[in-house]
Amino acid sequence: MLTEERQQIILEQLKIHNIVKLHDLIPLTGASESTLRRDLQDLENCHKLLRIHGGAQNAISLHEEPALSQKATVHLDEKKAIGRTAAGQVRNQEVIFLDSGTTIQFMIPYLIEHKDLLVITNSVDNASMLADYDIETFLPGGKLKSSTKALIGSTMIQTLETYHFDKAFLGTNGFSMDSGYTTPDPEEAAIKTLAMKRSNQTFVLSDSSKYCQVSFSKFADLQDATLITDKLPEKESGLLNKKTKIMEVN
Amino acid sequence: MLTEERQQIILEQLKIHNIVKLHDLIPLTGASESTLRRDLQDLENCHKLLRIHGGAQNAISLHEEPALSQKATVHLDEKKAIGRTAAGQVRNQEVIFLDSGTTIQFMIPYLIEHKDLLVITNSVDNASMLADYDIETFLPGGKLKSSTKALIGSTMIQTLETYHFDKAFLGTNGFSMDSGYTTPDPEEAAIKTLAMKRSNQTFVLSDSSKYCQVSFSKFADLQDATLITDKLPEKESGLLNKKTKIMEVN
DNA sequence: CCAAATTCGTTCAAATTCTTTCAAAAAACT
DNA sequence: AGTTTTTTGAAAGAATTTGAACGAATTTGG
Repeated sequence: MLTEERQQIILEQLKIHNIVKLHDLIPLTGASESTLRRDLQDLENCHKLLRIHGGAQNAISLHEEPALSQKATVHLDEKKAIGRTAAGQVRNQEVIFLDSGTTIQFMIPYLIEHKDLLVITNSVDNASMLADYDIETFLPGGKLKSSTKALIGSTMIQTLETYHFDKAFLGTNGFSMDSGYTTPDPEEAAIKTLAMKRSNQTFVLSDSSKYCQVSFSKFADLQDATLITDKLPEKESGLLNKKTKIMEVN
Repeated sequence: MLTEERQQIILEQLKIHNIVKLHDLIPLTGASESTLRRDLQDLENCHKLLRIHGGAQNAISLHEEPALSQKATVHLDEKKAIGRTAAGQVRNQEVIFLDSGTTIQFMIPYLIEHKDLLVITNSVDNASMLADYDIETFLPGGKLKSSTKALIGSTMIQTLETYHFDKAFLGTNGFSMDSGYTTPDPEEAAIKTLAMKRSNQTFVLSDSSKYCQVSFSKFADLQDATLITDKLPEKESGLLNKKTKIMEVN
């Protein structure tokens, strides 16, 4: 049995059961425990699944909400490093757009280094934090999306049309060679796209776990922005570099 | 059975029953008491549930008080009562304006009683809380004032000019016979005044400690709004009643 | 208020699972 | 055929999970 075949079987089982035990995979594939462990590890590196003690579970668990406090702390250091690097791109007296999302939020503490900044954001959470750091902030009007606490809708679109930013910093739910940058909500995607259009330069912040993830709405091609992320596997990094400019932190 | 499987079962049971007994989980999962205790502890650490004696309950019970900042707890019971009374004035399908301020915030938990509400607010904190309670919310654009996390400025004014509310609920820093309702920041005062103007009916929420307090900017006369407050001394109450309509709670 | 009954937290040993390492087998290349 | 590279399975020690036991804490019922 080929490697690809085995991994296909594993992913199929996951689609059906959401969780699969390593032991159950042995008779299904005829491979040894060691081999299957290696398969699970490979698949986890591509973020196709999540390893758990005794087996694996779907990477995008149907039951869980996107805000996982468990995982948020796992990627804490990466996000901090990404946030610091992103904030380092900002210059004094610039006007910048900050998207919603936790990764973006990690930029904020490092922004106080810069003087006379004006921040425009569509995120209520970011706004609150910016106020805590006493950074001049403007919110365009909009309808509040309760799940992400981001502002969306036609009012937001119309307002953004009249603005111009030096730099825009966006979050993403996934990025991949084929599909570019994607996010679940088309309304949020529209705002990201527009923010890019109204900005001289765009950065997308994403920890490497979002690599190979694809959501419903594409908001940009890889080459349209500079990706700021933590260390990707050597091979992947090489592939991506042909399509986009990457800043790898750490 | 894997750890994640058990924990999913627990969370599913919680979704259905809102409360689950440890004993009932034993036959459902086939795990021992010890293991299930550990699961409950893990899940509590992730804020997925709340442990109680004998089992666990849902972490986000909508009817429970969310986390409040420390200084807000000064007149806690009074503010709760004021918030409940104020929310009682609202009818289904109305469009209401919520001002910034902690007292106003106490209204929000009671608003879920009403269907098809649309809330407009200039407070980032309120917006965040409204999102938690899944209440449809709209934020007019504006400059963020860092000390109060309220939105102010000309954009806000222009936007409000185009709106119309069924009811407006305002906070105040002081109210007195002579000076009416007052607040420190003229910019915020201007927004309060405008919100009143654009609303069929206005309520000012204030605990009785604000009586006889006078701030810099007056935003309304006493007779322009209905005051919702806790018990005032008999004599004061009589005096005020000649100038304004009062709803005393408790 | 007290006593019995439950429930809770902690500790410990056994069982299972995980990681690492290494050599054999298979595949790919010259 | 011979050599290098990759894949595979096995083994050993580390790490994690599990169930049971026992005293402490809490709830219940008089």
